[in-house]
Amino acid sequence: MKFDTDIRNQLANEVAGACACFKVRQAARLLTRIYDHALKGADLRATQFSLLAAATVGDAPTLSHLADILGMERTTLLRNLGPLERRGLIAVSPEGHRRARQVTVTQTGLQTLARALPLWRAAQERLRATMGETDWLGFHRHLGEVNRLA
Amino acid sequence: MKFDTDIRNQLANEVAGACACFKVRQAARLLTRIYDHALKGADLRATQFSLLAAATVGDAPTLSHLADILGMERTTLLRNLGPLERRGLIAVSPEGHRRARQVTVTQTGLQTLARALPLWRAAQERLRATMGETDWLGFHRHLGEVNRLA
DNA sequence: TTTTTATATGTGTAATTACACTTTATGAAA
DNA sequence: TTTCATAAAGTGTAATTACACATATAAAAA
Repeated sequence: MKFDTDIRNQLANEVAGACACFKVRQAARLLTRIYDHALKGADLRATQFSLLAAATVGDAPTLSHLADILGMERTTLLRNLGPLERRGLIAVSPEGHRRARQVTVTQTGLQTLARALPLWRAAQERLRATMGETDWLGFHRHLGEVNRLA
Repeated sequence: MKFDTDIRNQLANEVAGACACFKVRQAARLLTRIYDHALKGADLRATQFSLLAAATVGDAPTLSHLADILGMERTTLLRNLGPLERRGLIAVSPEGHRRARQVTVTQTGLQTLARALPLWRAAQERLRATMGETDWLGFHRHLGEVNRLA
């Protein structure tokens, strides 16, 4: 198999320009850096903020249920809860029906969430302003479409 | 600070439904699983495929240049090249001008890339078909917009 | 009742990501 | 020439992601 320089450049451009996976990962890296930075004042990473907010839903969701809501591998969720649990922001119940364990946000967790909320809203607003309302809405719509494929 | 159940549900829904960072990360996880699976036949992860393809561009890009192209932290790129280098798919030159090191794709790397290309193209086509042409194009357009913010 | 199946969680391992900090080489300025 | 600023890379540490595999519980079927 021969790859001259032209073909290789074409290939590199095709992948970088047209690969949905590459581009969405690149966007995720960028937005994560932005939101991580914005949430520093609450000492939370972007993912941790999402987890904390999602865990407040309903009546203490189980690990599997929470993973399902978040579109996250169950084992990934379990690892991601570790740092939050070590800091006392959440608590995981002992095993219940069919080994099920439930996640609850502690008082400290709720306080942290309260500190993080205005920082997150500000980050959202800044990004929305930078992108413009049309692109902001379109971006969200397309992300929703993709995530519904799961 | 008091959080009753209604407010907490509102919060969870607001973040899960409107957070650009959360949604783009969710989409990245989903597409990564899909592309990782599709590329298994070439024994490449999605990220490794992107790296390999990007490294074929031009005349042996430096580490920093490659990181810039990929919108990836330099240190992240360095770590990600590790597995590819250990498998002999790429080679990194010794330090040159101002410590610069250049990345080249080996013959083995090019062969692996050749095996991966049809798998990647098939994955692209499947996703495009599932999403529909309009959403596929719109999704790409919006990802392009976001990535240009970097 | 025993066996099987479905549900739910935990662990080993490895890749991906990135900040903070350090080290080294080159060029410019004093 | 010495000093200082710039460019490039490497390391420590920790979080995020997920597959493969193991374990434990409860319900259903044989």
